[in-house]
Amino acid sequence: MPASSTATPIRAPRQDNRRVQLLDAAARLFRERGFHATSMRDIAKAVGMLSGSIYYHFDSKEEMLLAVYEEGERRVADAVDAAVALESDPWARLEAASAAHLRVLIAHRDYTQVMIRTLPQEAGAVGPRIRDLRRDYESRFRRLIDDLALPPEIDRHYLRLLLFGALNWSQVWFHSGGDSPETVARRFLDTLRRQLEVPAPRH
Amino acid sequence: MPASSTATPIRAPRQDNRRVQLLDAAARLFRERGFHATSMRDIAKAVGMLSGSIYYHFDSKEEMLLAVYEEGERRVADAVDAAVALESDPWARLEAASAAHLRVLIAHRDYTQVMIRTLPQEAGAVGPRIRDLRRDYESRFRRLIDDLALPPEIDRHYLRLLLFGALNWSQVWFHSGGDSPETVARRFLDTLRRQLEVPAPRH
Amino acid sequence: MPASSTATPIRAPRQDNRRVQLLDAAARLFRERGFHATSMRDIAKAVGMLSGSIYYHFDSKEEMLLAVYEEGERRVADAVDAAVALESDPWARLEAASAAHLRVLIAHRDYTQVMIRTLPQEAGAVGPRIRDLRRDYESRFRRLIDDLALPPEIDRHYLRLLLFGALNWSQVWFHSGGDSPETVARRFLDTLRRQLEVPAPRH
Amino acid sequence: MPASSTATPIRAPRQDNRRVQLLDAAARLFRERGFHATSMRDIAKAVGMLSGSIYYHFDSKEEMLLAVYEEGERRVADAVDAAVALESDPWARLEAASAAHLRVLIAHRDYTQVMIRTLPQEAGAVGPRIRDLRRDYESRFRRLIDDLALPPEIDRHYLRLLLFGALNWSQVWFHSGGDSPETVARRFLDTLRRQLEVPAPRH
DNA sequence: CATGAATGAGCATTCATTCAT
DNA sequence: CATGAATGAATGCTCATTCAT
Repeated sequence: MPASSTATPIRAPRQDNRRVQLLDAAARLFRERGFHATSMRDIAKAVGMLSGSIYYHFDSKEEMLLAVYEEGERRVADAVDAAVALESDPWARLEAASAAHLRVLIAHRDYTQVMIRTLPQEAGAVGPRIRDLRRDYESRFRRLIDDLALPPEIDRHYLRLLLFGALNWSQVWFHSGGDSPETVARRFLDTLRRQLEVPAPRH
Repeated sequence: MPASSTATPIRAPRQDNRRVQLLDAAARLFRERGFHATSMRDIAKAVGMLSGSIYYHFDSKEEMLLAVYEEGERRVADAVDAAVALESDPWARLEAASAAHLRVLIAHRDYTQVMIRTLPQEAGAVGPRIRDLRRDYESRFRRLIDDLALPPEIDRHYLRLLLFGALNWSQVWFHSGGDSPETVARRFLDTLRRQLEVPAPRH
Repeated sequence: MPASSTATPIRAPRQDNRRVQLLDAAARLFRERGFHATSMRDIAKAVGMLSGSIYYHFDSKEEMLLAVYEEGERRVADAVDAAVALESDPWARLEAASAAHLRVLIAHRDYTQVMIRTLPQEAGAVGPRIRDLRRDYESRFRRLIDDLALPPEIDRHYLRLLLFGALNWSQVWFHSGGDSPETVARRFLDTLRRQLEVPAPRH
Repeated sequence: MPASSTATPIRAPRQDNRRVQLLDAAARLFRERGFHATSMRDIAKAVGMLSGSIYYHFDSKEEMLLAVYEEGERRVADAVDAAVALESDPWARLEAASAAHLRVLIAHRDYTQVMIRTLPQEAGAVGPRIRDLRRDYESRFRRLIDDLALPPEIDRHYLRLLLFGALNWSQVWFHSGGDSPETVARRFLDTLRRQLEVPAPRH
């Protein structure tokens, strides 16, 4: 039931929807071509504006990069937080987080690729802010892994790097025709949880 | 007289010295700033040349990118092949390969980062060639994992993605003060080989 | 009820308050940075407006320049006229005019610098109007010098150029910690009035 | 006898003559329109170049301003030094300097106007350098005035400001149809040297 | 009176590339 | 092999100005 029949507001807030359009276009182009290979004119043209007009909405190209980064972080962090909240078993929580991470990485590719691919050192003036956002997001996985009951000889630090690295690298190989994010997450977690080494046959 | 007198020398002792210098400079700058943020003038200045002079050695900036990529691939592939040849046990071979991969990724950072970070779609005309090199290199890990004896329910495809992704993601977190590439490889392999899930206490 | 009840008030007490604020801001910025280096946004921001809103008060940036120029001219001309009216001796009148000229040049710097520094050829469409204002103001000094009793061999034209040029050039060197405008005017007039050349000793 | 018949050098030095052309064009345009109102495209077009090509010869627009300033200073300083060297009487030396100053101000208008009109605070990064050049040049007039034999009550500081200000202000009123620089200098110096005040008739 | 949003032209500057010398 | 000089297109950004609301 999407619309009520009475009293639709005469003027929709209309607020800032060009800013959203601009950010969507920027996110898409940054992903497709990279930040440096995307020009302000490209972004403007994508929304039917002139390049100078962008500056009414954003102070600089780097500010756009940061805005895309922040929006990507927000989306993936919200999804992970929501997914984790539904589970209580530590391994189930980690798997839910991994699936949510992957799901948003793929569904909101435009915004999240910039998160994955932009190194703070490349981001100029907004580099430090990006570094903070990155750290803040990663702390979720750190906590989830700390909550696991693990054999004492396992190094949680490397477990995290293994899983988190593999999840992020998915941007290189993931394609929509293949397995779902949930399946990928389950396979990754299964591979980690189980004994892989088959005892060598004695001879 | 360094060479025997018969047969034309296969390679002159230090032919095209400047080309090597240029490539080193390009590799370093591409890593430090990214491809698009590096100008031909930057590269030329780094070797004390004028930018126009580069074109005696390379046809274009993209050709330089490809040359860096190829050199990086050659170095890492040679190291992995040599390391694998020394081992016979499949898990030991995979660990040796992982350690060699990491070691070259770090020791020859300038050349290999370009391999890790350049997406084929960003590379313009040399994109397809880069895609081929990437696939060729990855096939080594595919084979090493095929040779493992694994429990039947384990999906080798995802094991490879897990390990290879994590290894490549190391560029984000690896720093020279921390563990050695060999230690990292051992920790990753241990984490994978062993049983992580502790059986839940019955109640 | 600030005005008497009969007769329409000639000017409302503080009509178009914002116009005055805008003009003050423009004058200050034109002086500090020059006309071309000042943007409408700078002026608007200085009074807490958006740049588009200026156009309610002024037709264009050049109109603002002219308005500043006219206001500067008015202030300096009024001051000179008032000062001259108090004296009757021609040299005293010239000195009073010079002191008043300098005093307003300094006290109303923002408005008068634009007078001193804007060449008509730089002022675009309002150039001719500026030329007229300049000539009108200068005529005062022409008249004051015509009224002096001078030795016949003195060229009044060059006396005026000497004094008027030196007074205007004061914008380059005058600073508030130094002598007062009155002192400067007295020194200039003294230097002119007196015999400077000391007869060379005969030998 | 402008050319010798034998052995004209086949290749003239040809060095840097585009740089000179560019500087001439910049000087002219800076004078005609002011620094800020002149664009790099204007300068380039004036010598039949594209605007980007200027940057082979100059690092920035401000560097061009400085180069014009320096060249103007050099020309006027050389002329003044040469003129002063020919005279020995202090008043004659001052008059020769004033005439030379005016002569170069007019003959090399394009270069010297920038000297006269550019305030250090407007020159951005090259402001301090301009301030130094200005001070260096002015010291000549300071010395010439120190060498005069003057009545003790005369303030040499204001004499210098009077003369130097009036000379520089000449840019506002000087036109080629009028008196020569030498005549102007003579009139200015005469006006200064002589007794202007006619003793008031006793009554 | 003023804003919010945009225009369109223009800005200084940088770029990869070319080519005669 | 390399330079000196330039090209021509593009870049991020700023500008005065407009106008519906």
